[in-house]
Amino acid sequence: MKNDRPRIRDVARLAGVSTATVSRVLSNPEVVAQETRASVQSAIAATGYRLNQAARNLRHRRTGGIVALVPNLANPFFAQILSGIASVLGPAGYNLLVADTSADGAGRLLDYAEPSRADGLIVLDGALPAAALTGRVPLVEACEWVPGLSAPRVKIDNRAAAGLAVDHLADLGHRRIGHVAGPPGNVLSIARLGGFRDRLLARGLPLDGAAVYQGDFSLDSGQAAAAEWLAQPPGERPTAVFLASDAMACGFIAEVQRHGLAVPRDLSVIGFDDIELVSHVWPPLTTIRQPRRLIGRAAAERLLRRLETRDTEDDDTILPVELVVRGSTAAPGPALG
Amino acid sequence: MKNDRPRIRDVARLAGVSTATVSRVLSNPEVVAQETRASVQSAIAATGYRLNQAARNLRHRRTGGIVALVPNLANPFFAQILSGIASVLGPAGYNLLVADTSADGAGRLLDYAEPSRADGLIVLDGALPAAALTGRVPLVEACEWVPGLSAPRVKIDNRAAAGLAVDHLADLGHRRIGHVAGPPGNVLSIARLGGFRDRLLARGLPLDGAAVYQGDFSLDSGQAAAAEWLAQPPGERPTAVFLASDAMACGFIAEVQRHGLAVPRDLSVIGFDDIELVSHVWPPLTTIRQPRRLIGRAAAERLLRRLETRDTEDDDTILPVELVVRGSTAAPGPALG
DNA sequence: TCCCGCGATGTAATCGGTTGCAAATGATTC
DNA sequence: GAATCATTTGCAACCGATTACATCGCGGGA
Repeated sequence: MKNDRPRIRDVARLAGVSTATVSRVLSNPEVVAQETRASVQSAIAATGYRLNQAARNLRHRRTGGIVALVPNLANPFFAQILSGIASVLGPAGYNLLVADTSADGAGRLLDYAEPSRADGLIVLDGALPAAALTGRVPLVEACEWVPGLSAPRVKIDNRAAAGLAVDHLADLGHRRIGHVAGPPGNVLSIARLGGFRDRLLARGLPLDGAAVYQGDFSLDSGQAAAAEWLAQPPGERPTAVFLASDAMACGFIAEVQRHGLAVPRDLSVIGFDDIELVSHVWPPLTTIRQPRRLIGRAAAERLLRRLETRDTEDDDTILPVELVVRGSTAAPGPALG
Repeated sequence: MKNDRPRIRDVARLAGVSTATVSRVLSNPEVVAQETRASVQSAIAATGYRLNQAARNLRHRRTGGIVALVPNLANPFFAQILSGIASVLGPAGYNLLVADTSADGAGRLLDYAEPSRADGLIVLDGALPAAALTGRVPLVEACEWVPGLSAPRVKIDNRAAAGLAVDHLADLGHRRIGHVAGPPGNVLSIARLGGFRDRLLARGLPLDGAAVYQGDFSLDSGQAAAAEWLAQPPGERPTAVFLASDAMACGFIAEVQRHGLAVPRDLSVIGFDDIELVSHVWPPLTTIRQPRRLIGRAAAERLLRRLETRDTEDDDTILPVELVVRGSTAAPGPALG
């Protein structure tokens, strides 16, 4: 069962050549004479030979693997980014290894940033310690980023995206606009909150401290924010809310509906991400679309380029977002506007 | 940058021992004398030595990797199973490699089922060709399974689970119960549809052909099924629907709500899977919970056992499901019951 | 005719650990 | 005191490919 796997030696013997020639046929066919090449190839077919990757990797001092560090694998948002990454890596001859940073102890993370384990790293978690990632394998960051870490980044313009959301609500006539932020300290939360504030100011809208709710991107936290909102007097609370993630928006809307209010009649809601689901709930969610698969693809391509050319430029790739208007936003109701 | 990575030789030299001893300290510390071990360990620390996995793997004739074949990485359902798999594999010293069977061409799949690439396989896609998987690396199937493939399986009792759903609706007083099935030919669709029919029969409820709608597990197909349901005369259509996935249930409910009907007032809905989201929509969805992380863990553990003991038993691990009653089901309204 | 160059192939070192076997050392037993 | 044994360590072959360098034949130019 084990030793019956043919090795390069067996192929060489059958073809009547040396292992070197077989190896050349495998990786550099053009240097081998036509005739020899053909006989080697038929010997490969006859023996059913398959290259041993571990051996090749050892010799080449590479692993053929790229590790993606994901904050939470169970989050569908990342699933689609991974899907994009995989679609680039596979054809390029790399394996995608997935590591969940929330599941692993901190120690194991270092193991992944090992040249003997992976040729490169795609970091999707901005909460990792920069020190653990510095000076190890080539890496790129996608979506989130680690402050102080020098690496190419693939991301969106979160500030501008938040501005889009505010503009949409303001254009509809809303003046009291709220925001449910992501986890404190998170780079995305900060950028989106900043964009929210800036645009409010730019449009001369009131920036009421009471209208910023603390969340953490999760469904639950959206629900909790809605509870806060519901507790405010109807005449004072925002007539429209911009949430830093679709998941929170879903939780928020459900809680509001549970109390007998209707969206967008009593409240306009806009989310962030455009996860697949939100176009299929009622009301369908207005949101800012992030090109998730594209982000994954771009990050993977950037990493491959770095691996091949050994460039050291830390450029940012900014991908476009899009305002997707659906049914959860409308002009403020006359009673409350 | 490259050659400054210390090798085992460097550690050996510093510690004044042979490479064999260093290797033993690394993998079999107890056979090395206390004193020697300590000096080797401090030499390791001093040099910053890190084991080269590729070399160890070559010698051990293993790769240290387990491949999970996922039908669609973008589907959150699988994300959580992967998370469970990763949580077992990591501590056991294996890497999780993820391959998306929808993205890859058929050819590449075989590459993954290669002993030189992966030590084992976790198959989550029942639509793969059995022939491509037979006689290759050790594998286990999880959730879905490939008919005719001999392998241990980790799954739930889909028939019984469907029965639970029917029982719940029937107990509430519903007599006209519909079903939205998964993709035709899918093993899960068949089992759930079968369980649905059986339980209807067992309880003496009418099995109306018009009450089985074709779906494919997706949100869109749930919406389409709802359109069919809406097109039926209110007096004839089911008062309750059991859907083979939560995603379809979400699409179904949204479409029904869009037409001004309310759940569960005008229609009871029960889903399948209990994806995280459905407890945070309005109304929260009654559903059958699949222990997804547990399925992942169990599959990984089963595979590890197979790898270690080389057992060849093709046992089935059946994990329990649970009826989760939330707000989307209720007794039929008097007008329609 | 001799030498040089070029293409095709073989030889053998190498990638970096692992491990069967043997040797050395000290302890135990008769 | 010799024989036996357990413990600890080193030697060197090995895992399976890759590749720098050497070799060989052959054709063309001087």
